[in-house]
Amino acid sequence: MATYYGINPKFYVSVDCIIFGFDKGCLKLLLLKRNFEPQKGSWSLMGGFVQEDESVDEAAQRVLKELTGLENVYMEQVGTYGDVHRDPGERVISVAYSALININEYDRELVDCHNASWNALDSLPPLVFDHQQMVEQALAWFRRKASSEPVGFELLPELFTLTQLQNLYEAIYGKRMDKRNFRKQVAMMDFIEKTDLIDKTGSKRGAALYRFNEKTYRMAPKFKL
Amino acid sequence: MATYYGINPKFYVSVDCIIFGFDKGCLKLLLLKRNFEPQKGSWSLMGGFVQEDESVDEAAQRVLKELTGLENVYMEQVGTYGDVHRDPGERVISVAYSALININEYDRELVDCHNASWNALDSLPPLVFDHQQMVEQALAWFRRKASSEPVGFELLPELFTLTQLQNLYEAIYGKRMDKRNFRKQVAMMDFIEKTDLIDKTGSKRGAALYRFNEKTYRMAPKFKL
DNA sequence: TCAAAAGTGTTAATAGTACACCCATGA
DNA sequence: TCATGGGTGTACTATTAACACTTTTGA
Repeated sequence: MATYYGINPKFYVSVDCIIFGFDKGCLKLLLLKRNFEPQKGSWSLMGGFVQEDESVDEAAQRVLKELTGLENVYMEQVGTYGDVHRDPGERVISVAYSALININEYDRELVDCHNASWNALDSLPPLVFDHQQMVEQALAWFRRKASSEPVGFELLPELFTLTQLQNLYEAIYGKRMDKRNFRKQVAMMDFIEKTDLIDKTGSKRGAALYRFNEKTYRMAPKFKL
Repeated sequence: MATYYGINPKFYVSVDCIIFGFDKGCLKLLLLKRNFEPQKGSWSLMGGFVQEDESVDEAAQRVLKELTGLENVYMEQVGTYGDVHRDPGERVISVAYSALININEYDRELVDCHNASWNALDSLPPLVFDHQQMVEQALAWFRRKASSEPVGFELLPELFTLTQLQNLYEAIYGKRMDKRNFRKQVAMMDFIEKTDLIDKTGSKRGAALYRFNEKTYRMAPKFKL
């Protein structure tokens, strides 16, 4: 059977991860200062080559774990980049994935030894190859996704205040929102539950902590923010 | 420089085209009854292998042209399928593309000699491999895209009646729409221009023919249907 | 006592939905 | 003359957007 395919060429296939985090009111991306060729010294996304024994999706999960130590992370494909000369070294076809992680939970040691660090999305350094485009596509994906599905919570700690949640959505959409309208929306979604815990770190008065309840969401999965 | 990549495996990379057409009030897909292995005799999407000298996007355009004779077709990537055993013959990573074509303009001879034919979207035969999934993803893509950008016109002749346009959108969304509300929406979009031509084929009275004006659209690209 | 963030409702504007009849024509 | 598809407007409902003050408390 293999004879049928044999006349066609084969390619390196890689995955690149656009890793979103949220901290101090800003969306951030985890980027590598490359200490390897090609383009050593430049900034890039974390990537890696697909191997024989893994699916492309699995490769993306593996690469993310290599960098952050995290498993079972929310990831989704955002596009495939296949220009002949996109990688100046050899031809590589790359599949880009968006990952949403809680910025407090990654393995700092691993990240350091990959020479990686968090960069605010609104002041990124120039990136190698077509990684800039990948970031733009990922951001467009994230904005669309975040408005209709509760993926934003992936970026927050389990317990969060409504101000934190609003800051997150303001960062995602890049615009200010009205506090009362925002809270009205939240109040309509039963799966965003108020706990009786209070966060005193953000204000003197203290703010109620909320939690996203996955089970309740699945019963009535209507989300809009 | 090539040494850096050398330790990694290479893969066949293919493209598969989900080709949408619209005819007699129905969305249709152009499918192949395979007269080649593997799975000879089953139905599948039109596909082909990416070659050394072309980008993945170019491969998709080429494959579409091989089947339909059409160039400069509206196509967009909908996803990449990379499971290890998705193709039972050999490992192939496939990038799926949606194409929107005017069902009256393709090259019938080419299509026939590929053993291809149009199938109504709501009564598709079983498809090989993961092509069923690709179709579902393409349809989801198309519904999302068609609601916010004027891609539907790709499926219609240059001149069309409002009834044809409405039938198209009813087919895309799979639900009936209100004629007066639909026309109210259309009237708000200046780039859907009424011509002074009349189509008498659909009714005794005759219906005004409209045209999508690309230039006008670019000046005020607000679309919603 | 005051600075700083938390919390809380109402109104106006807009967008969306429901709905029914007359028109023009060719057969 | 009648069957067929073409064409038109209004009232209601739901959603979204705009807007400002009081509360709590630690420093």
